[in-house]
Formats: sequence, C-alpha cells, structure tokens
Amino acid sequence: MTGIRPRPPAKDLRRPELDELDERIVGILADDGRITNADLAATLDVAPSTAHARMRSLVDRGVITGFHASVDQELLGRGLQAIVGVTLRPGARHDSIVAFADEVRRLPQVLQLFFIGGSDDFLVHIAVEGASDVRQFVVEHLSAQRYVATTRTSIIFEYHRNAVAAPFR
Amino acid sequence: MTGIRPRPPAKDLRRPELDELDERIVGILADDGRITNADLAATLDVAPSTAHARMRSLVDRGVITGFHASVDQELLGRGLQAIVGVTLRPGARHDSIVAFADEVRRLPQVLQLFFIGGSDDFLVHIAVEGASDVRQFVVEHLSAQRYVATTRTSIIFEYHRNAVAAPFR
DNA sequence: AGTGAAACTTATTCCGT
DNA sequence: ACGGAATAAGTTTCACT
Repeated sequence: MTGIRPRPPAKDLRRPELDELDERIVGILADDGRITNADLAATLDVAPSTAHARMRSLVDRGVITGFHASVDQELLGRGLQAIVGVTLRPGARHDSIVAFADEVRRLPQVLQLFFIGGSDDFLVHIAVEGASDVRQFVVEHLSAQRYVATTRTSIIFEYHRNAVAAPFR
Repeated sequence: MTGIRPRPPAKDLRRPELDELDERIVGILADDGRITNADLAATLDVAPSTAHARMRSLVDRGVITGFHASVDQELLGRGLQAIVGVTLRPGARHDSIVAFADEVRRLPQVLQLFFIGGSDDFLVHIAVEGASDVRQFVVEHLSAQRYVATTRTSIIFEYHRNAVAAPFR
C-alpha cells in the first residue's frame, strides 16, 4: 500500500506558458503552415534563428501538433458535404461503441467526427459526390448498424474554418 | 454574325482530372504538409523535380488550397470545445443574416462555422477555457442577437479529424 | 510528362552575447 | 533567450529524353 502524497512535487510534465511571441507564431503558422522561416522571422521582427528556435519549441511542447494541406473537396470529386447527427441505442456496451466509432472514423468520406453530449451522441462531417451518396453513406454505415438508434442528416451549404484543431480524446 | 458552335471547344476553365499520383500526393500532404520535397519524391518513387512539379500543379489548380498548422487548443488555454446549433428567426433579411454570421465567424473562439439545411440553420464549433465561457459565448454572441431564435449547445468529448477541408460558399 | 544536375534559397547548428 | 555567421539541406529551374 502506498502512502498519501501531500502534494505532487509541482512537476507538470508539460506546461507551455505561451508568451506573446509564441502566440503570434502559432497564429501565423495556423494561417500559412509553409511560410519560410526567413519570412516568419521578418514578420515577427526577430532573427531567423530566434524564430526557428521558437517554432521548434512549439512543436516539441505539443502546441503545434502537425501541418496539413487543406483540400478542395469538390475538385476531389466530393462536391457535397453533410453533417449527420447520430444517436445510439441505450443498451450498447461501451467498447462496442468505441469499435463502431473507430470504423466510421476510418471511412474515406469522413472528414471529422465529434463525440458530444446532448441530444445526439456524435456528429459525422462527410464529403461525398452527390445526394445519393449521402443517403447511401447514412444507410450503409450508420442506420444499418446495430448500435445506431437514429440519424439526422443536414446538408452543408457553406463552410468556414478559422483554425485547424488537434484531434483529442 | 457568328455561326453556331456544334460543340463547346472542350474548354473547361478548371478541370483537374487527378490521376493516381496526384491523389497520393494530396493524401501525403494532407497528413504531413511539411514533408520535404525530397522525402515526398522518395515516398512516391519519382524524381524530386517530378514531385515538385506535380505539387505545384495541385496548388495552382486549386486542389490544395493552403497549408495550416494544427493546434492543441487545450495548450492554448481553450480546453473545452462545444458545438452550438443555432436557429434563426423566420423574418430576418438575408443580408442581415450574412452580416451577423460574418461577425460570429470572426470571433476568436470560433474554429468552424457550418451553414446547414434542416432543423438548425448553422452550427458553430468553438473552443473556450471552461464551462462558464461556453455559456458566456452563447448568451453574448448568439442568444442575445436579434436574428437568433434558439440555440442548442453540445459539449465535445472527443474529436477526430481525417482531413482539412477548404472553406467554401 | 519525367529526369538529373546546376544554381539558388532556406533550414539548422553553433558559438558569442 | 536571442542573434550572427557558417554549414548542411532543401528547393527550383532548365536543358534533354
């Protein structure tokens, strides 16, 4: 048996404490993840070596979790996007739900998956070619699944993104 | 007077026609937008100059719309995310709605904004520090607005992203 | 369209402050 | 932590297949 620990020895594994320069760097890279370090430094009005060290630190500390190309889904042949709200059957076991969600998450049509509290259990953001593909996706991968109670599909007319959030659990 | 044209001269302003190599490049850059061209070429098993020309073409054709750093919102001091469904009052004029949505979109807490059809009129994906900030955001920027009829807030427990979609109207 | 090699630009390290 | 200068690595162009 272990004794009580009066206080964890103030040892935060990672505690970033972003200063103003860090925040500016995050903002610039969120907007243009491929800006050259020289341009980044010029924008910040610091030396390239400083900009570089700061950026590395942000990546190392996990503040910046990655860099990603954003893709025009329409030009990829997926001109229609939708959000599908899904409610699950009350009886489903937790690990069954996790396994099911994991499968949904891997489908190529799925852009994002949100597990939420409230009337729906999760939201799926998909991109497909046309209206019949929306229906097919919902029927095949959601409604027909044994853990799914209901679905509610909303077509997306317009989409804006200010930031790319890191996935989390 | 001009004669009839038996067929429009096959001149689509932009018709990408992605081949298999293009699609692989898009996939790789969607996952790692900062991979070096040398590594990209090695992965594709083509010469660096080829990989480079293909990538440039994808950007020029608008298939790839940008590169963005993804950011851990929690480490930025926004450890709580939510989706807020908003319904608008029936009577609102269209340009008033556009102006209102535009304001919402610019708020620093807003990660994404979806205009949708169905029971809600739009969905706002936000990241804030804590529960009280969710409430404050909804009350201040949504419920109190004259065009808003109802809101429905759902806390996000888990979030997965497979791709970064380009904004669109 | 794809390639290899040259020319150029940028990232990265290191050391001094 | 920051900056300057040297080095290493990468990008970009181009003549040729």
